[in-house]
Amino acid sequence: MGNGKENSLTILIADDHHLVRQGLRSLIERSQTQYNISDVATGEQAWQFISQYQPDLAILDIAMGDLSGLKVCEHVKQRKLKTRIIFLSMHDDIKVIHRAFEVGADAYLSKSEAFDTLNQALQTVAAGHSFISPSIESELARYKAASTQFLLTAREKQIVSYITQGKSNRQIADTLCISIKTVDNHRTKAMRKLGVNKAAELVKYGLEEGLVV
Amino acid sequence: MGNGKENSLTILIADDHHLVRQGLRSLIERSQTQYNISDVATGEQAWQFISQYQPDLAILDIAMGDLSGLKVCEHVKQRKLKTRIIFLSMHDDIKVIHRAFEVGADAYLSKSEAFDTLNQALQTVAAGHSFISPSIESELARYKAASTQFLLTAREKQIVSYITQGKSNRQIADTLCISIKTVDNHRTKAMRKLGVNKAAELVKYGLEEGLVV
DNA sequence: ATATAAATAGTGTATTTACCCCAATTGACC
DNA sequence: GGTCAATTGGGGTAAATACACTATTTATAT
Repeated sequence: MGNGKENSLTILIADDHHLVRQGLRSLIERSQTQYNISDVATGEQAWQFISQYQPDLAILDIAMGDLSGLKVCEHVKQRKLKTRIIFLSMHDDIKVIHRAFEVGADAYLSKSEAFDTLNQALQTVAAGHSFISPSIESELARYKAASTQFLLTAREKQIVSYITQGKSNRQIADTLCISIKTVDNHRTKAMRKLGVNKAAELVKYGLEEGLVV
Repeated sequence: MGNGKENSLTILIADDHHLVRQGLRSLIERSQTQYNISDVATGEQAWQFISQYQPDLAILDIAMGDLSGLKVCEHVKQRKLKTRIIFLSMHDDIKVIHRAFEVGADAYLSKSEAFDTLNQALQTVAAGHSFISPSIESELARYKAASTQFLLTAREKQIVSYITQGKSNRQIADTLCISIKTVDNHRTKAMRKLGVNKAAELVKYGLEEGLVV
């Protein structure tokens, strides 16, 4: 750091591919905004740099061998550092994207995105907002919708677990000190989400998913 | 064979321990009944001897290295040879005993039994009846009772399998072309045998026992 | 021949499920 | 402050289940 541009935004680029780092740096330097850019090659280095200098932005690769960008992000957000995290990833696996936002990402970009998009992301995030590649956004939305539609809530899992253990609605209600109707509702909702209509299949799910402790 | 006692009962002794064969022969010769005794050391020899001469009785050891006494017995009974089989075994494992009678044994004696018992067994079996050591009999009875009490029948397993697959009584009845009440009966009996009172636990059993094809 | 067990199927009843609707509360996130 | 999801709980109903009895047929074993 410290190359004279004292008032400009500081950016860290972390990627284990030298060419990628060079390319990014070159592109970002070409933009009209003034940035003070640093780069590192590993997750470990990224974490050390961020915890020491707290740059305004950090562009992280997800797969970096040693310390995943996700872990770095998790650390940053847990310690409430001001650095905003932008993920730049090769894989557009929806689960990874979802995980990225779970650990507190501010932006997620595919490496296949145009530079314009990166530029836009940088400005959006620097302004305090979050950013998602338009191409990814719709997928994520679908995933989230699917999640709430098909994935069981904690309580539902608990109920299914009890059902798997062979307990009746009444027994579960007594155990949890809730109404039998509530148990019935959870049971029904769980079945709807899993697309089944019999406790037998909830048991299968419970056993297969290892819900029973 | 052929030692002059033409009208006496013929007995084959099969045991891979020389001392045991000698001891048995000596004991049997001492009894007041006239026997024509032969002996062999392996299961293979036993089978050849029996298929050739069809002795009245064969005293077989169960564990004989090559061809198990159980196999010899199975052959004899499958071919409906007249030879009656008496097992003489070291291990009183109830499952082995059960298996012995499954393959058609006429008697089962523990080697720890007194000679009197062997003598009694010989006469009983020679007379066309079956014989079990009193010490073993009660155990076998308990085992059989336990079997019919706790083990599912083929049909019950099938019903449990369908339940495990998430089918209702009605669906199972339709599939098997039987009354829904019959399915209900099998289901109820299976539950009673397994000591549970909910389909959920039948499903667990079904999955754990690999009943589902 | 005659017990025995399995499979079949019925009557009957109390309980439980599955599923529809709706509503209040809470905590999170914007 | 308002939306959203999760959790809670209630009304109601038709179907399914659990379970007790009995009974017939058939095959197997004694």
